[in-house]
Amino acid sequence: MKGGFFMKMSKMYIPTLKETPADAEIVSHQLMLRAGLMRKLTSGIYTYLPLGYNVIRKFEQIVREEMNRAGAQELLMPALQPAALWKESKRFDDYGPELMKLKDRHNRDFCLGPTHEEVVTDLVRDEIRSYKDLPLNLYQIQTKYRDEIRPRFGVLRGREFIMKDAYSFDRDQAGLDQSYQKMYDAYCKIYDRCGLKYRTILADSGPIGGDNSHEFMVLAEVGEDTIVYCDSCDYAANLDLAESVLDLKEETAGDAELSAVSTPAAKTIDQVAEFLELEIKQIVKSVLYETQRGEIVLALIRGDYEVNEVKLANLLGVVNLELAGDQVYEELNTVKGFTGPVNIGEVKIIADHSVSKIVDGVIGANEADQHFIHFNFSRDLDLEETFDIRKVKEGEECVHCGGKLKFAEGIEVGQIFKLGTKYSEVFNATYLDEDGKSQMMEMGCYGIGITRTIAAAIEQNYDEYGIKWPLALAPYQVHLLQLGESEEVIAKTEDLYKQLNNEGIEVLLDDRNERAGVKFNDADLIGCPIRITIGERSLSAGKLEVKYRQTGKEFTISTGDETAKIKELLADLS
RNA sequence: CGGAGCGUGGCGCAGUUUGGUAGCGCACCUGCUUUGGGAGCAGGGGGUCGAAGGUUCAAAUCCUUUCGCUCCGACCA
Repeated sequence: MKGGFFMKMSKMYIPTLKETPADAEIVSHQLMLRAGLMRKLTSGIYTYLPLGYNVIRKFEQIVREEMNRAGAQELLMPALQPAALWKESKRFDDYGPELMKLKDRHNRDFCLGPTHEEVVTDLVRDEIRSYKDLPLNLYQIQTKYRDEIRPRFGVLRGREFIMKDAYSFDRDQAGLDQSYQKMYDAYCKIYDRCGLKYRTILADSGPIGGDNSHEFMVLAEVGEDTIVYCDSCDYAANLDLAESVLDLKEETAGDAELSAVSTPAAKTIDQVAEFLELEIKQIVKSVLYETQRGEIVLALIRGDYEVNEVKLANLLGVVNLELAGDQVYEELNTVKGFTGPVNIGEVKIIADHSVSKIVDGVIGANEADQHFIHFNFSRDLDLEETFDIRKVKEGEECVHCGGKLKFAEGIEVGQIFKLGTKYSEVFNATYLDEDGKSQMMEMGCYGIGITRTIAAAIEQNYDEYGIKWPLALAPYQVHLLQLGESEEVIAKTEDLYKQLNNEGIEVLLDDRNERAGVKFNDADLIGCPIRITIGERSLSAGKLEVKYRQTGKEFTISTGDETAKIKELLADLS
């Protein structure tokens, strides 16, 4: 790289590890430590070493280019922020214990910013007065803080991490829609350029607020969310929100009356089905929940499905939902494992669509060791409608195209929100329109986790020997190995090193006095896309050896025009 | 915050049950040999055994307190 990066390994600080550090659980964490990209300072907080910082800069540069191209402007806001601002938006308390709080010597409250809506809105409200100044999109790449309850997975869930965050300000919703779409497109370009396999999903907007949001999820073997995606269309959703086609059969109504049967010790769906020799599908699962407001809700779902608590909570308009405690069962005069919707006390009943057609089902009788059989949903219950509170299962049908739904773990690497006027109202961020009337700005906010995207890239690109960087993120494009100390080898290596440098190709030169095996293994571990080996063996035949890290393909090229050839190879890779 | 586990040289670990001069592998330094997939031999440096207090003639080891780290869960996104 032109511009003064150290590139000779004999002089560089690249502490690779032969052994896997004991406390690193997932591959990206292990490899980031082993390849000498970073070191842990304390739980959830890392130092980025020269090689790791190179990768960070590579990704940041891609982000900058696409953000600038989309019309956003870079600035840098403080990480240390006065609590007063956060009290103005009520988030000093509402954000919860994840907000890293501290005091200065005068005992004034401060916090370390996990995000910058407050700061940026405060800035803009003072400076932007006219519709002529809109739209505006400001972004920064900065260190953020979140006092995680449990940091884990290396850089995937840290307490200090690097984020790109952008904030858009528009005159109206139509403008916001445009700004949002621009960011959506820019994000796609960014992740495409990194060669990442990702999906966008509709998401809950969480504590940041607003009513419209997409998450960009990198699909991997490990992740924090289960992503449901369709194998034949673009549909993808968080498992919490995913929908699928419900396989409902019209059943012919039996006219048998609801009647109690003894089902001793049959508490689970499986036990009841086995005891009565019925299909699981005929049994109605009844689950009691208690909301944070103390409301008791009985959820009904077909025996072969699970209740999706997020869907249920959203339906009820609550944030928190818990399985009811023993006390609730006592109050309702029912028994755990034998709960049912008929003859239960005063509770709200929410039924899933899956039970709506049941005509000869089984429900709990609210008495120990008793169930009712011949349960007919429409006859025996007086419910106006049924809802979707069902957890999707892998292999079910896509609601959009009929394709098959698959599950993957996902790492959230970006999220975009339409905030609307939530913050402009709080901070009174207004402008004057053409008629001289004061109007609220419509805001959007857009985040990319820089450090976690790098971890996600590794999760998608590694083998048993180490990292296989996509060209766009590689700390160096070419890893040049000098094997042996003969004059010819040294001279050729120096020569090629200089030529590549002059061409602006980023080359890492392994000129260390190490054995070949050490160099090969470190090269595999560090994972630069192209490895060039210069050794007497092939140099005497006028050849250099090339190996692609990604595919493992090996071949030789002739000396003489090797620089031009290497440029071609790189062009082919990108 | 609940459950589990771990803190011994830079890294990975043994030693703790049963108290008795702190050890192994890797890494590091010196020399010789070696040199295309993590070399061999010889010599060498480096550790308040996480911290504090206690018991004991004697503590890495037993007791108390405390700090840190990791995993599972709750939580968060």
